Amino acid sequence: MPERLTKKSQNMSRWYTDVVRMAKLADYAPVRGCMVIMPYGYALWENIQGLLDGRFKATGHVNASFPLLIPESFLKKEAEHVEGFAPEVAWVTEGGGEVLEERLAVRPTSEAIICHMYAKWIRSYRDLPVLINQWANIIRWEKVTRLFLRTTEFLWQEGHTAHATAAEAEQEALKMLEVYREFMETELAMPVIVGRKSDSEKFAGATATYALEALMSDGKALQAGTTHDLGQNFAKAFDIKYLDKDETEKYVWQTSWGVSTRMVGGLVMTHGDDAGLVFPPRIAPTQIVVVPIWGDDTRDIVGAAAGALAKRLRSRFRVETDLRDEYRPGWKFNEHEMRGVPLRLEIGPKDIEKGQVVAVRRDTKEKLFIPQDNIEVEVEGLLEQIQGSMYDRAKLFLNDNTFEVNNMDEMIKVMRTTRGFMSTHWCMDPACEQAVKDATKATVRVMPFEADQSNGKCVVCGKPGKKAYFAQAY
RNA sequence: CGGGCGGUAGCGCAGCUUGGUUAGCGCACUAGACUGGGGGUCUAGAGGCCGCGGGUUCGAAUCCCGCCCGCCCGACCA
Repeated sequence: MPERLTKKSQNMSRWYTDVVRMAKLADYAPVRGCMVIMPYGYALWENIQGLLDGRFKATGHVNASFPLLIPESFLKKEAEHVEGFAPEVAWVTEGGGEVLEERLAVRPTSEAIICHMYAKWIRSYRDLPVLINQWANIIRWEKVTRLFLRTTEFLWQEGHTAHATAAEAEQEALKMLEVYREFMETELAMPVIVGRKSDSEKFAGATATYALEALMSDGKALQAGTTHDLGQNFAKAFDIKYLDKDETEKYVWQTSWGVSTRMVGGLVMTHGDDAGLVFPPRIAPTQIVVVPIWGDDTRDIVGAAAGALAKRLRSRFRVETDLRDEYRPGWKFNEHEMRGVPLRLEIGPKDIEKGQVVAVRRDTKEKLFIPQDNIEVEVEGLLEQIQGSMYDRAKLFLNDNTFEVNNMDEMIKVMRTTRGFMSTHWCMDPACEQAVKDATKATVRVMPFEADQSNGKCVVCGKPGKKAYFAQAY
């Protein structure tokens, strides 16, 4: 960990690792690819959890917890599923000093174990829909790892639902996609493009996968969340049937959907700058930091004023007071900027005299003098402004870095310069997708839902194609 | 998993080529004093399985082998 932060504008990759560690979001664990989420990073995750969980409950979902270990035979029941995940599964082969009769997978995702249980629980159309979510940890033996963005173990939530009809399941997958989109844009101030995944990027075992893709400031796309319409693939593999009103037995229609701690990485890269993290107020672990500006003769009076100010604000905001005497104000300013605290309030002898505080926005570094009288209202307004302008800025960046392209030469040019999203048309042939990847490293991120998506010529072969967004993926 | 680079005090590094004093530097840390509105100054101090294991040698941070971990570039993935 360096003493000073690498400039984001100079080396985004290095900046990312530095800032995650210097801000104490996470640290490396002794096992390859594993990380410790430190208290400041976990506080962020808890805020994300709270805001998402509320939305899940509001859409009728309930939480449960399924086991970490999955018998190998369960994983093998759905052919595509096992094929997709086999390379990255960790296995338990011994327990209590004895070799197990059947080895157990440490879950790479929980479809198998949950479907097994659903087969036991579902008997009648009256049992449907089943709308269960779980907050859990997952192990996937990834070859290349990055803090938060791709780790061997990660935290996530996975929703698993079962429905009576195909239409209901599809509706659920799209509904949760919208829940995610609204969450990311409202709370994380992170604009995304949404749409359907190409077959090559589809979840192993799904009939359709939908995704939300955010654009990082180095022009690469980050998949921030996915929802899957599983059709009846798992229902048939796990024999999840119900007796319908018409007295015939039918397989259920299912969905699954998830977002992970990877979003923290997306948040860091979307908003951070050369000075460090910038957190949107709505999810920032600390929204306001109060820094006293004092000297030997003013320590008592300024300390008391800072304490009183923090106390006033604490009932409505997440407030930290930095009373450490071993650091000077300038040092503290840099530290809290690096940690991404959205708003800093400075109070010193001059401010006490004038009945004001000095407020400094993290996103713009703008300095404002605000009267103490109705500080709560002023601060609330400021935090809302910060949230709003962070989103606007990110949205502008997304728009400015989304390019219409009509041929491979244009794609190559974009990828050699700014990168970003490339809006074009694609015939849905995997060979054409591969050709783009070979030439530019970009892949199909999503095919948007927009109505005009049908008419256009494939960027590679010129045959009729649908609208698609290409980008280099994280 | 292939190619490259790295691991020495909490962090960043030097020392390794050519084996041999007590393993060094900067920052951070501790104590005290001065200081305090954008990363302060001085004085004193503490801190080391030199990544792990083996080998060569009278002697290994240094040479050899194996392993672990990290970073970058490729193939695979949330």
